Amino acid sequence: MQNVFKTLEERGFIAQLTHEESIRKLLEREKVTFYIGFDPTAESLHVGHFVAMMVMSHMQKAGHRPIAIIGDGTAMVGDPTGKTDMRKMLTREEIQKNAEGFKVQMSKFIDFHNAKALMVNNSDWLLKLNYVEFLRNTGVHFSVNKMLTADCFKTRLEKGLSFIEFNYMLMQSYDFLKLYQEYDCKIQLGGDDQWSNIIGGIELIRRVEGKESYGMTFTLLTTSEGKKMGKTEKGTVWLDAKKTTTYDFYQYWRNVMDQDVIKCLKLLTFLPIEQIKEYEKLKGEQINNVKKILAHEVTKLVHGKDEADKVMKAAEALFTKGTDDVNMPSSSITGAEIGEGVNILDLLVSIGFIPSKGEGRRLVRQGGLYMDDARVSSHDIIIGVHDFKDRKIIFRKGKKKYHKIILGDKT
RNA sequence: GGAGGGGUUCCCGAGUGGCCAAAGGGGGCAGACUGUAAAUCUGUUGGCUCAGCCUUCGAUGGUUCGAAUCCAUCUCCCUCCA
Repeated sequence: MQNVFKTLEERGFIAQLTHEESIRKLLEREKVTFYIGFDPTAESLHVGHFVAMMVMSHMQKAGHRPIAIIGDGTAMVGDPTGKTDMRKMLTREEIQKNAEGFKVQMSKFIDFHNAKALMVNNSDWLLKLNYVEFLRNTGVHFSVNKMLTADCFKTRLEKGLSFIEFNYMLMQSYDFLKLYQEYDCKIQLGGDDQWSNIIGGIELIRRVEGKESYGMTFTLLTTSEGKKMGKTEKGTVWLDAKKTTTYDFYQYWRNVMDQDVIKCLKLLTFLPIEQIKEYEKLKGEQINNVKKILAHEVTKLVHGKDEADKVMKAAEALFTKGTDDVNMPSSSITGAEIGEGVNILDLLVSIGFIPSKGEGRRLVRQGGLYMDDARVSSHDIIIGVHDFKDRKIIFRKGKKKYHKIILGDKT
């Protein structure tokens, strides 16, 4: 059995540990049950969750048993950690829907067969709690003074923190206690921002059970500039192909910054560490090739090998020849719709390639719009049926954004 | 409940009767340079039938030739007091 702790350590997952030595030994000697919570406030899993799943997967491969908690109970309260404002409250239905989606996506990464891993909803116990009872049994163990000094509340103390959010920590701590009691779950993992919440749970277990439990946080995936990864200005990079196309997903990793490539390889792929270390030696342009490997590997894990191959080929072709359109976003139009001809901007707005004609004009003015690889020189161009060579036109915006319009059947 | 402060375009933030589609910054988009990188520089950044018109400054009504700016009501947020 390989030593997971070492694996996690050399791949740079570990951020903080409650008891380094004890955890190391525990993981070496026993098959341990551990848990990670997932907060179903988002509609789909994103890159942040991906790191968590990688950790679970590494652990599972080493023989430990993961419990994935779907925080549909805690989501009712809302985690204030790292938020500057109170987030909007989700309805129970929304949470339920998100939670369902999570389960489906998660089972792609973690093997849930034969109880090798478990998935539980914390609403199962949280929603049943009786307020006064909870306060007496759990609330007593928490010191407000201490909580207030916790980092996660600090920013909020300036901005304002509602009581409901203040309770989040208690709920999460209670989760750990519950899992400890029912599943002999000894370690809680989480993103580094979860440190305070994890400590809370450990403290609670010690007070209630008089037993030791452990916590480990893993590095939050940030760019070298310190921004959270997986967030683009257009929004989050989702793991769900319906929300982020495989092509865009691939491109995201294809375009990460030089400084982040190695980190990503370590955290987001299963490539052997030795191999990654070789890549680490590369310089300059060579790094560009490593990005291809990164993008392909990550896409493979999330969307499967077939998809990854397809997308890679498509991207490759696009950037060398600029004409392979297999995986390009596309839309179709009929000859009837074109009629005598349509204005190029009207056409592009109607398919959503550009948000408005004003934007389109600007693009043309600045020379950023291409039609079949020729720069569009005027925004007055009328597109007619005869412009569709091979029944299609490929539009390009800037360097990397493509869209194909197919001339559909005339009826 | 009382007193005060505030809600401005994607975000932050200036603007306190016309010169305001609204400074500045961030972000975005495009161009140049490149390695589909970063940094840098340049342009651009509400919509349209584009020298013009329309919609926007929390909401609704009002004053005015003219309102993001003044008045009234409402609403939400923040701070202090209770």
